[in-house]
Amino acid sequence: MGRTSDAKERLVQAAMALVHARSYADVGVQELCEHAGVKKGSFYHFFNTKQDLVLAALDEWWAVARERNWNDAFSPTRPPLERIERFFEINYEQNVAEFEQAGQFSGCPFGNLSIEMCCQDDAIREKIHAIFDDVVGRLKQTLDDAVANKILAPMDTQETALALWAYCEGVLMLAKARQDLDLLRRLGKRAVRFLQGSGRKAA
Amino acid sequence: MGRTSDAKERLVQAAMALVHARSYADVGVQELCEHAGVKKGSFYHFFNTKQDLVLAALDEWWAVARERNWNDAFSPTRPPLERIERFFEINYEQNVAEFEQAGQFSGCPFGNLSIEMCCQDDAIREKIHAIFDDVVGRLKQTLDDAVANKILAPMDTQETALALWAYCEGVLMLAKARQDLDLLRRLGKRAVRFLQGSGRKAA
DNA sequence: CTGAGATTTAACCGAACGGTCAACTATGGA
DNA sequence: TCCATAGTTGACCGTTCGGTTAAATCTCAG
Repeated sequence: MGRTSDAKERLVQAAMALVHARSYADVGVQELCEHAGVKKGSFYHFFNTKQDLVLAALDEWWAVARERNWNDAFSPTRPPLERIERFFEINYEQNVAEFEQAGQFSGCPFGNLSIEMCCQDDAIREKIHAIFDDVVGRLKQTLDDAVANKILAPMDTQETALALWAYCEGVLMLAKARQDLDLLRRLGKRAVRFLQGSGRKAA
Repeated sequence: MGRTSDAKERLVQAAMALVHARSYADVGVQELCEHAGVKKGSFYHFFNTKQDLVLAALDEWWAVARERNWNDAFSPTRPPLERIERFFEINYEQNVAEFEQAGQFSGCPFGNLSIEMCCQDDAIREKIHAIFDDVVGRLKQTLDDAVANKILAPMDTQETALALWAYCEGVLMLAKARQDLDLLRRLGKRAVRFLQGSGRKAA
């Protein structure tokens, strides 16, 4: 058989870099191939469509985020609220690193692709939906821990987890629109204060 | 002189409908012209570029939103926190109306365009930045009113207004990703609870 | 009625798009 | 050694992209 090539991985890496920095529609197959050092025919040997490559990039983004962000911040050895604080901190640090390396602050790859593609591509929408469900489930579990340990007042942890994730994505969007990393840091610090107002029912 | 035409307005309307429902990159000049019933040469009589048209659409979106959402919800006759509640309600109602009419829930045109274009087009980014500043300023003023009337505890109203707007955009993003209007309604109701946790400094 | 400016029309441009194809090379298992 | 197969290559497909151009048409002020 032919030898195993790393062209497929390089294409996924190219998609992760270029689509994150720009957008799905603005990055062409040609440019992805050039960035990966691969000819177009090889692209279509490994992927059926451009959509296929981006679905693979979504898997890889999520695998990396789980490893680097979630497993670190959400270690059960940490007190629950500290997990959330740490998550926002890691988020900030990573975006600083990306800014220094890429010269731009691109925000969340899931949020970006979701907004661009979720009304136009069912496969992409479903994959992002599943990732978001996973994310919210992890947040909910942390909130359950906090409530069980009486660190937070009783609350609907599922709804609060959804609200917390919405806040996180919104902060990333707003900070990206301003290209303002310090705003990302400051608003991230408010996340826990947000939770402390979430007990009890509204008046 | 030639007679005044409404082709320009129809092009702006077409851009407002199509770009909101899909994306900047996915909607072509050709399709905009067909939707507006205008030939391509006329397009370039009224606008220098596709970017120009979308800048005009941004102005019109913001004019309409100011009129329909902000001036209603933020009437000074309303108690401050009720203004915020009403704003989220109007937001929900409008998206329901749009869903029933267009068959899809497209979210916030400013947030959508910001995520897609703010790293690729300075003019669009600056216009959205200015709109967001206006929005946040209006929210801040409402929070100042609430603090002055001792309805909310003292706080950094500028930062809280930024956080509130981030939350609003994040809720729209998450609800759009799920195509779930009821989530928009439910998370909107939590906005005020969010504010009540914003007094005092973090531990 | 005429002329000037506003508007419309249709043909056209080169470049880029996503995707296809057939031929070629390299490789490891039998 | 030989062959099936994974991988590579470059030419090519029709379509659409954003944008241009020059001539025609319309409208109104003078």
